[in-house]
Amino acid sequence: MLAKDTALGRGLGLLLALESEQALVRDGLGVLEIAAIAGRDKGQVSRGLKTLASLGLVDRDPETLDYRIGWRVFAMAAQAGDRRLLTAAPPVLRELVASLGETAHLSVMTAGEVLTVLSEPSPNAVRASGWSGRRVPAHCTSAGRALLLDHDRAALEALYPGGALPPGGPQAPRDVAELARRIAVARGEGHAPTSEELEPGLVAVAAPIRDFRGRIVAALNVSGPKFRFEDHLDGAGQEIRGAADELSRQLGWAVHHSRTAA
Amino acid sequence: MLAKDTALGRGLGLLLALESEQALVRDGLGVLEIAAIAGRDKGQVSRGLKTLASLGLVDRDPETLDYRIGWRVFAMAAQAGDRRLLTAAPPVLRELVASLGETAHLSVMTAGEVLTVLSEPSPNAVRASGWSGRRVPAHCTSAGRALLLDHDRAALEALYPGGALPPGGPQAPRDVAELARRIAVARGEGHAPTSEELEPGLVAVAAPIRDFRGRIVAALNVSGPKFRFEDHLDGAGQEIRGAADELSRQLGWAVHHSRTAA
DNA sequence: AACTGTAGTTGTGTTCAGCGCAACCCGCGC
DNA sequence: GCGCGGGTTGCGCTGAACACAACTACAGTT
Repeated sequence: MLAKDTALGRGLGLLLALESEQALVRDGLGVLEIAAIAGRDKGQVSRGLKTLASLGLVDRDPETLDYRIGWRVFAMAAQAGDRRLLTAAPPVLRELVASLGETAHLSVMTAGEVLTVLSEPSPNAVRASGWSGRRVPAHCTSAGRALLLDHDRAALEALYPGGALPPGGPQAPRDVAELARRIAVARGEGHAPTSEELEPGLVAVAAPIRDFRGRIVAALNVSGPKFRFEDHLDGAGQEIRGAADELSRQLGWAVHHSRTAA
Repeated sequence: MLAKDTALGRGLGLLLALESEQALVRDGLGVLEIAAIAGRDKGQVSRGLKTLASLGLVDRDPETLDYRIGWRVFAMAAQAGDRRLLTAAPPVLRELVASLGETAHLSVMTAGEVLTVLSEPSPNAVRASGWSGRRVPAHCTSAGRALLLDHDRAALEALYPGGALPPGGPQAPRDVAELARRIAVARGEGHAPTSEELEPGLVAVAAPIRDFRGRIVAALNVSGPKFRFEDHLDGAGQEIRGAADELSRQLGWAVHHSRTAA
């Protein structure tokens, strides 16, 4: 059971040593320190780290000879994360649909627009799907609001030069200032509701999904007709946020200080 | 040099197998598949994966018995690489994309290969993303050229023993001498353009990023289709170089005597 | 310059764990 | 039932990981 008594396990101990607190405070560890943490002979540690380095799992500062976790690990997580999200999301979407009775989507941000990548239609959907692959503007949709949750006023200005927003639905924000205000509210709540901002009669609520670095990589959102869904928007928001947090966890994001913005 | 003939290296091969294309398309691999990719006996693979799993480096789907990248990798990834660079780079990338209209990347050198760490897709990209986490050879890419900018002839010889280079695109350099010559030209210019060295129809240009010691730690590069981007390569090079210098400054490097090599 | 200490690499004989192979287990479908 | 693909376990044999020590490199100190 214990991984200690296999050469692989011992070798990986070196890698895990680089995850320790000491490695964090000075951004790298020397061979002797790693040997001490892993409880192994320095000679073997030197050899083992050479192997890890040759695979890119650790990087070495040629100046100080310190080792730290390599870029390759970062890349692995980044690549695996995308795929992981796509496989982990469908059951979550189904669960939301089952619980809320409205259509649920997974969206990402591409080129300033919100792209819906997955959608799970509700049983009582008026119109049958057609959402997947669709692009909608970010400023007047709940998913867009969630995806922009970490953008401050300056970042929004950069996104919409001149402060003017493209046209949207009846209740869409008219300028960047208004958009920033609504985003701030959503940030406080942890979820982003919209009502008739894209189309008349359409309401929705969304929550952001973060990757291992805390960056917002996608959003979960549920939309429905105003007459049926409006009254449950807030409760739905809580639930969607929980679901989004669960997906974030699966991507390696520790959802502890949920209220704190980046 | 080669990591293959150590137990640790072989065991890690299992982990890296989960990074292969096959693993990414369906987010998980069975024992036999991993064994095939790593070229090892399935029995040993079964045992090896068990220890990797006990350390959290791989996760197992109890249903399908498939292995996937584990939670621990995501946790480690959060502290991998240079965090200052990772936070400073995205806005710069976005700026480049906005100005040049082509896809921009941040790359580093790992284990002799160029690893794309971040990429910001252009609005008119044919295919969205997919680049992040990809590894390409150093000798026939603009990013590789930039990352090798400080390598003199001797250092290159050491990197490619025998003077032979791995195969590349149509215009790739054929031997170390040719590579050294192109690097020398790039050093003079301050940026490294390549045309159809990796793939036909693909052109790119890159510039190096230095840390506070002046060591090249990363490269900024922009790539696009030949028909659209070729004519602007030189102007783009100037701009990319400026952006890279700005990042270098943020890392503490005083960019005054630009022509001087380390 | 010699002395001392610290960090890291490399050499070596011994032993133990990883190796390939094969047998075995389990669920599935013809 | 039988065969089959996927996974685990048992077992002799051999080679690589082990501890220890010798060695290099470099930075202060007197």
